[in-house]
Amino acid sequence: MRIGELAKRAGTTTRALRFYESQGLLEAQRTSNGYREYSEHDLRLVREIQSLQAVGLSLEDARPFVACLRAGHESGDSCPDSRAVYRRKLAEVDACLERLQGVREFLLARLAFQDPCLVPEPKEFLCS
Amino acid sequence: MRIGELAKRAGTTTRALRFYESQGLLEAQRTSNGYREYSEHDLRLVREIQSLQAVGLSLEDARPFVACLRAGHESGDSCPDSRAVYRRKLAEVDACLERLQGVREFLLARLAFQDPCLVPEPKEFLCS
DNA sequence: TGTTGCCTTGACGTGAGCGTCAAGGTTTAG
DNA sequence: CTAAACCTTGACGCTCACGTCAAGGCAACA
Repeated sequence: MRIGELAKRAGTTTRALRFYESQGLLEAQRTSNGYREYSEHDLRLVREIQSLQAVGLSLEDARPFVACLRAGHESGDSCPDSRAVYRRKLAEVDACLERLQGVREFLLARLAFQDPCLVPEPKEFLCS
Repeated sequence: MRIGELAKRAGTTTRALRFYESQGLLEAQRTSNGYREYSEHDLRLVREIQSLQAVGLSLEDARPFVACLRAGHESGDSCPDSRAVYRRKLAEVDACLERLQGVREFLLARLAFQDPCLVPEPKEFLCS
């Protein structure tokens, strides 16, 4: 399949896929006219990257997972380097949770004095 | 006091202070040679901004607090706009906590299969 | 033939909060 | 007189994961 179809099937954009390629996360065959040609395995790679991003991992963090899949493993997180990324991320998340708990208590304490107002709906969210 | 001393007393840099001024968060008197001259009240403002940043608020979020102090209130969070920022931030933090809990459980589940490795120390932390 | 819809590379823009020069003026100590 | 240590404005750099043009080639359909 070509880049447009891959993007559509993965729910992303051609720009993102070309960016992954520029970062060495994705490779493509080329047809005679220079178009990129992708396989189902490439779709698998893109989905892996997306799921890693969903838990807050960077594209740099995704490298070992991609390498693991390329090495023939059935899942990207069955290699030591991938698991090391998981552990580092877990430590980051734990630290973040602690910080946010502190922030939350601070905000509650500051709001505790009075509070007669309308509640605005939040739009964008922070974090990992 | 001049900008260097204010930076030192606030534990920040001259660049940051000039940036705050460019964002309209800080104003300075000028001496005859063009140097910025700050008062203790300005130091108070900078400290307010820093404490807000410490809980993950942006400089944009800091505006109402600064305005509140400038309006003569004894604390920056005693004005309605400031309290609205607190409430919005609290909602963001709550949402973030939920997300991170989910991420944490995902990571734990993924790591639960095997785990015979050395633990790397994390260096930088994410979040608000 | 023309139009539409793919595809290519390349390059600049985005946001947040500054860091880091560059090029120069001012003040003070030696 | 000069060097050090301040100060000024202006402008570009940085991170991250792309978005958004620009300028053009390729393929299919009317």
